[in-house]
Amino acid sequence: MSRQNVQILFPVNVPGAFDYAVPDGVRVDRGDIVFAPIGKQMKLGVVMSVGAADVGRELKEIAEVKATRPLPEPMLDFINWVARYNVASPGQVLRMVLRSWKALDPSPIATLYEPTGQRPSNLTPARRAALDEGGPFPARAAEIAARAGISAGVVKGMVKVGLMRADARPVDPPFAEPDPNMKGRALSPAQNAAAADLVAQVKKNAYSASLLDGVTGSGKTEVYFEAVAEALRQGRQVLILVPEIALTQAGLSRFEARFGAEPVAWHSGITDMARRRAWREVASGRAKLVVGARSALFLPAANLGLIVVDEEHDTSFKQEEGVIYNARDMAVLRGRLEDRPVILASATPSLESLHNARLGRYAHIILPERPGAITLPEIGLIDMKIHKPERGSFLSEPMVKAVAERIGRGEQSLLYMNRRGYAPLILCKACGARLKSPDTDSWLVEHRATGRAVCHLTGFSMRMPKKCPNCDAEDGLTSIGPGVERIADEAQSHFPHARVEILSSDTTSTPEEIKERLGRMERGEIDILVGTQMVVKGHNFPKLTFVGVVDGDLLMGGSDPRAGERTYQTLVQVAGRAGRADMAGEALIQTHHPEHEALQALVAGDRDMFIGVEMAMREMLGLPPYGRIAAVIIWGPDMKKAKALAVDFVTKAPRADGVEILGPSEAPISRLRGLYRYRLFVTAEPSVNLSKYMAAWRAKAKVPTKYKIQVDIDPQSFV
DNA sequence: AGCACGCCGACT
DNA sequence: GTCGGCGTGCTC
Repeated sequence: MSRQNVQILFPVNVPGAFDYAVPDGVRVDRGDIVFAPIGKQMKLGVVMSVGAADVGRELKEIAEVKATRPLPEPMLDFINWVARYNVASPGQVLRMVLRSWKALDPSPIATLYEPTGQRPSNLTPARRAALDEGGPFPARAAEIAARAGISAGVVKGMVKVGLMRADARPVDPPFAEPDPNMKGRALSPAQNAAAADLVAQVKKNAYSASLLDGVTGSGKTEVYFEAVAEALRQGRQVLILVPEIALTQAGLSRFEARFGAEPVAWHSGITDMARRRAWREVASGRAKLVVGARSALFLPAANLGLIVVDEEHDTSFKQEEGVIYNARDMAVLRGRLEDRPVILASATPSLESLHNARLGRYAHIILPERPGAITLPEIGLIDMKIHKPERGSFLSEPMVKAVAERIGRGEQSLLYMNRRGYAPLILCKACGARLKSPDTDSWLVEHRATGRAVCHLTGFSMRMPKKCPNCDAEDGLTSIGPGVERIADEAQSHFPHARVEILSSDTTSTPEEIKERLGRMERGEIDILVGTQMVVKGHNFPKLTFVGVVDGDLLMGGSDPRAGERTYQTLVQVAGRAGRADMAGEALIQTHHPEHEALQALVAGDRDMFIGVEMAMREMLGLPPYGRIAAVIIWGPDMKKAKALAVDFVTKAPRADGVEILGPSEAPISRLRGLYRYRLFVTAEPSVNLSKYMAAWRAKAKVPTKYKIQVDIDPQSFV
């Protein structure tokens, strides 16, 4: 009998699994977690398959099989699928799964002490301090000692005389069990019907996807809680993905209110200890209710019953680093592989999900709005043909008036302008020439902050010329049209004392800066925020009551096909945040085409009409959900070399029908952690397997160390 | 992801 | 002469 071989996947960026021999008398199964020698080190890996054919060469032996539960079968499939779909190596995906591998060892044991309740009158001062100030109990001897200002020896000594009880217990205790049978809020008949639908899906215990579609205040959460309760009743685990910002204490308390126990929270910021405990308890099947950010999707739950993605349209489900994936889409994939139901919930569903619902891939469960529920802020259009601002200005009189009102009341305004830079066009007054990119037809955008003229399509940039390159006229070059920089200047000139800030990828190049600026907005330290789509992050701006869309014409057919959808979601979200009784939100949209149906739909608050117009636009342009898009990001420490690598990469593109390549151009966050970034877009017809195409393409590229070529399937940002 | 190998600059 | 910088390549 030939010896058994196994394929082991390591959490390392290599193309696939490695072959190993199994020592005699050792039993190994698919999913087992093992230690095996790789190179000069010993690494943790996962057995992906067992008993493969003889590879015809001497193999190393695995060193140890961990006595923990193997990774569940669907999880192994999930790792491979996620890798293939997102053009990553399975090892990189496994790394996300095994992020807390220390949890594989049993919980460390600690001796904890607590008072027995005895309290003789002749206590020594140290012992009295231990009892009175040493709490909360039970605690480690050292902790009690520190709190009471005594030595740990005193605490241990108290055990012998019966004043304290010592108890050895695991450091990571199990989580409290949620109780599915607690009374929830009373549901309306419509909510009850929706809940019954979802509960039925859970009872089937098989894959299904449901889009739960209901405006803020329609009781979406209460409705899906019923499905969660049903899964819990079956003794299964429930995974609820929420946007990062919802993972606050307040965000978690609604779960506690309904299920009587705080859920297991999982996000990138938790401590190592909490992470280890959560991972172990989830992997064992003991932790039943998990609420987490996108990375929670990679927890290897032993007995999953239901996945919920709340606020499914939220852009924070998109992971933009390392393995680039969209947790919303991967949640549906995992549901399919686990053969369990998935619920996507939102007040403003993504067009992708609505499309899937229309095609019947998702059940569409619509919650009617309750009277008085907040849908949209009051939206008005400003006809720019009537309210024409002065030459070189872009804020109309009604817009300025609306901002002035907010400033007077100490409230905040957001001016939404989805264009970077100062001006999108540089024109010579003398000869009419437009500054263009050398090898494309696109205009150069003036960036006053850096003093350069930049092509957003190809990444070409030059110093702002002093005279016209065409006719040599001095002072002939004029800036035409607005960008965020110019709008901010104009707003500042109207309101010299207002605190005006810009939020765009040019002014804020690091995520820390973005967070910092949004934080100041949240704290009310900014009066007028001028921003591109970056502001649409579901932040809570309690004093924001006015949104001015500077160029409503850009919503239709601009450079970013998601602009319309984002604007819509922004307006709804702003309404949700500013929807307190004393602070009704208002939005004004400047446009030259007030008759345009997308704008009319917005004003009428007619979501279906708006969606219809957006869908038609996407279909015409072959964009998602009617076509496929990938972005490629090329990074490196040297700007010229990164660009050269990008250009060279384009030449290596495999020939294929129905695929189009655009770029490369400078990426929106063109410098990140000292690295230069270039980006190109690939669009494809729906019949093209874009993941496969991109994988084949990238395999042809030779990437120098310190340089990276990253594929982003279905990118979210285009600007 | 690590780790070793190897090929060039400033030190005991 | 060597110590050590990091660029390149490999791990069943």
